[in-house]
Amino acid sequence: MGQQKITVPKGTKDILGEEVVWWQKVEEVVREMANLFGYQEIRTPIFEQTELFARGVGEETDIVQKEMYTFQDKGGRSITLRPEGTAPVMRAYIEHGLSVTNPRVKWFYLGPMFRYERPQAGRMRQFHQFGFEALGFSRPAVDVEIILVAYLIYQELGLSELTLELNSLGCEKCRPSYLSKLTKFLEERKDNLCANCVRRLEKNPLRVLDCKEEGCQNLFKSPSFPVIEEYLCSDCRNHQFKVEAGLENLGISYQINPFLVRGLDYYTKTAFEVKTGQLGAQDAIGGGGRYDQLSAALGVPGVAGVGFAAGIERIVLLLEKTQQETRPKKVPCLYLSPLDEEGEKQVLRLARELTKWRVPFYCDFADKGLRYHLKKAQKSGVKWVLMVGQEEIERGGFSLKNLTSGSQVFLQEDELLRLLQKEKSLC
RNA sequence: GUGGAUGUAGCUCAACUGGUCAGAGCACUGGACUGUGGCUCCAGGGGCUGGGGGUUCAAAUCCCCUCAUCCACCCCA
Repeated sequence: MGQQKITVPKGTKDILGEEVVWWQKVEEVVREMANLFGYQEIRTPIFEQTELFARGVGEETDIVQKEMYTFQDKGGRSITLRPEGTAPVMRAYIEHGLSVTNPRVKWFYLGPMFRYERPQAGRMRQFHQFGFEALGFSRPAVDVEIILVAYLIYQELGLSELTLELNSLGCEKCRPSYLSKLTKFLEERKDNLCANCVRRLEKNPLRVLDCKEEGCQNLFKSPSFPVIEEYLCSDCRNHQFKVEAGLENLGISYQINPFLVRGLDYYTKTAFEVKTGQLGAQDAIGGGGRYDQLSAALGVPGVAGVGFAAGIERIVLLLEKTQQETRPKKVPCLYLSPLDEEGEKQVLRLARELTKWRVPFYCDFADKGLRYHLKKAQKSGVKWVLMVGQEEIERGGFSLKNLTSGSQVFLQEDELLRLLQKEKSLC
């Protein structure tokens, strides 16, 4: 009986090689934008008490009903691997007393999330999100800022042909009356709804709006179908108007989608999603909105909040699909080729000097001849190769070859370091 | 969780209706070329054909189960 091959768990993957360079690029852009807008990083635990998500995300959501990685730890506590980032951020805000000491904060995060789902391209059980959250702000200008940050990140990554869909989900004052109108309308036409929607109607009628079945879609087109926009209270209507005006002011185009509802219960007022046409069924590459009711669900009413999160896997898929030619490369400036044991000593000593000058290099300690080293260096795309063997040691210096021009010089260490110092910006 | 498609070398793919030791390209290793790269030529390593069971004289090929991947539903990032 042969040993079974050990592979990654279902729905997870290793990120390596050329792909990891894209990940680094995304993370770099995210951190840069956070820095420019003054959002501080927050790192919350990978797992939380199950109760946080049950109450924060909403008992009726798919996430809580069937997608959570929940287990008992050895102390009998119910623990859940975080399925999303907003509830933990709000938990941290409350836990650290910020509502009293520093009620308005802007945070961003970056890291793995976990949902137990059937894997598919762009849908992993361990997936990664970055997110931006502004807590304690109720002005619509902050909704606009959050969308602007998302917009600029996608732009910086060179992603175009994205659509921004926008809706308002109302608030605790106006949503109930809309819900009863919607429920009434749907109840009266129950026969035309698909089986799924009949079930949704009982549990969470708002989700019916998300249905793509033809029969349900036809209902939505009916002139008497209640559209949420018409039921918003003046506060929500006003808020939505200002968000739209703010986006127009920035030249960010959007589409109002009255059927956009989000899968998490905590959203109020603004909800948005960023979609692409190039990823098949998993077309949402980012989304967010306002969640003024989340803090109340966690026991501290009255903390406003707005944020967005984006999936790094999906962004990388898009980048690989559309940006092949601009894929960032990681090539060192200098390739160090020791040709014998003495050469290795010299190379290691030189490596320490090179770090002082901040010259990026790669040491290849393969026990091979010069031909091998040059071939490898050539393949790596590096410009400069430094050769150190008996010949160089006897003459007390280094042979430096330029692989693009083919020319080669013999240099003393101080000359070498000075040259590389100048050259490193060109590598 | 439901439905469909696909699993052959590290990668991309061959192997007529079941029929001699499962092949090629790329990649890798060694050599031609002992300290000077890209090219060329030669040689080599690699596979329980995803796993298990069955049918058959004979299975990569047919049947069943299982696992994995992909696609769709669902849901979202």
